[in-house]
Amino acid sequence: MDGPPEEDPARARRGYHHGNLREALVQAALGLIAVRGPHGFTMAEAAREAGVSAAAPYRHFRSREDLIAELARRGFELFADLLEMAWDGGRPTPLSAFENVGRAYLAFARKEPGHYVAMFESGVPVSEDPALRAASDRAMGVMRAAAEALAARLPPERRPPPQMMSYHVWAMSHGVVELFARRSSGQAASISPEDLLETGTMIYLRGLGLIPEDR
Amino acid sequence: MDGPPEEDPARARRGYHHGNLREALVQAALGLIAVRGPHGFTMAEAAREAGVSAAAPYRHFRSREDLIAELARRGFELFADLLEMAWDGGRPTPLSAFENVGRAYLAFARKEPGHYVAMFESGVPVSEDPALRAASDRAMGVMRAAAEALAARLPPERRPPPQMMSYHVWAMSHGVVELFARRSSGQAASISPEDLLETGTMIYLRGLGLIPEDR
DNA sequence: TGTACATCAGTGAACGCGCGTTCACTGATGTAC
DNA sequence: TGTACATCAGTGAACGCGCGTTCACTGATGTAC
Repeated sequence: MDGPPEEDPARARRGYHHGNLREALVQAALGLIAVRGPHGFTMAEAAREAGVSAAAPYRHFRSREDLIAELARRGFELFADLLEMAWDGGRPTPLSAFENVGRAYLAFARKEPGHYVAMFESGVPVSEDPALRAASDRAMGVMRAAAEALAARLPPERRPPPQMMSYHVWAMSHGVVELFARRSSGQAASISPEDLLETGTMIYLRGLGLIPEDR
Repeated sequence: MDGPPEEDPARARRGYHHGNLREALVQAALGLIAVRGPHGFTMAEAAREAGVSAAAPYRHFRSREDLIAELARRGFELFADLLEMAWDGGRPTPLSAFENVGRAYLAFARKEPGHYVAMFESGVPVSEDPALRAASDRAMGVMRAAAEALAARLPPERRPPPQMMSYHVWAMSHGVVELFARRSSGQAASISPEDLLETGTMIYLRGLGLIPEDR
């Protein structure tokens, strides 16, 4: 993922000064939050993982909340980038691009559980931090734009509100992530989360009249 | 601070013995967990709310985990009851009964946030406690049976796996709850969670061929 | 009905723990001249 | 190039806190005779 400057980038330590502590703390926090949930992360443990005293993090973050907000902000930025790439302006076709967005959503949740949890489960007040809010809006904007492009292919009288469409797909994606893509959360479904989301999205789009009956 | 001991039933206190401490602890825990999230609940605070010493809860629950598992178990029982009532054997029609199940799902999440959180967000290991697992299976069984009855109305060659159907609807419902039915979780959507879930479900069912194109 | 006694469901004090955060400090680094 | 000094990014000790849980205890309740 990130290129290693020396060996383990998060723990690289060159004498008294860490050199890259802010980044190391972010990485440690992502790992902890992914494994232990939003409340299972502590400043003390992140500092320990970075090989630094418990007081050191406060040179880089005002508080625990502040660090979590940073994770969420980065998460939304990365998320928006990935969704944008997947959508790719609706190429080759809006329909296939839309499916790519769905896949990207799930892939992000799986590959970046720390970010995902910080964004959607940590209870961080997204609307209060302007940078956080902007990043979040951008990500949601991609989904909305995709829904708009798809809706535009329908005759006006059968065209659903794009915002609603994007919420539907978002809800289904989030539900699949939370219920089926976490470590053994009860049911080890007989169908993979990826297939579940793909089939669900297809059926939904067919219900809108965007996919012909056969196939 | 705390109200008078003789009114609120959960806090009813008649001298040395509480009389109904187990129940009072459950109620206090439900309230705390609903307001503060799965980790924002402590035995100490539940005991305080019940007007009892911090050690008293251990006469009724082996541990904090044990209390949370109890909340989840009760939650699944109640949930299953409500879903069963809503489904009502598929009356008057499987389609309308199915819609009732969706509504009941959301209504449960809204009216019983403490139970809902204990069931789906607390990380309680459902599969390890037999009673918990049984209750969970019963609730999921209702959704599956409903999906089966609906699927049976389709010609065999267009009939989807009922398990998959129920997962799709479950995922959408859970997503709507988590993203839109919590306290101001970012977007104050322009459409109510109830409408969002209802329209989403309808479009999905139409995609399966269970609802005619018009309407 | 009264009494002895077992059992139940509380108490209060204590334990060990880890946390978030602050503070005065100090070693390392960068810059001006 | 060398030196003085400001600034930066760490340290270590300490704070106050609340938690989960245990333990010996005790007041209240229920039961046998």
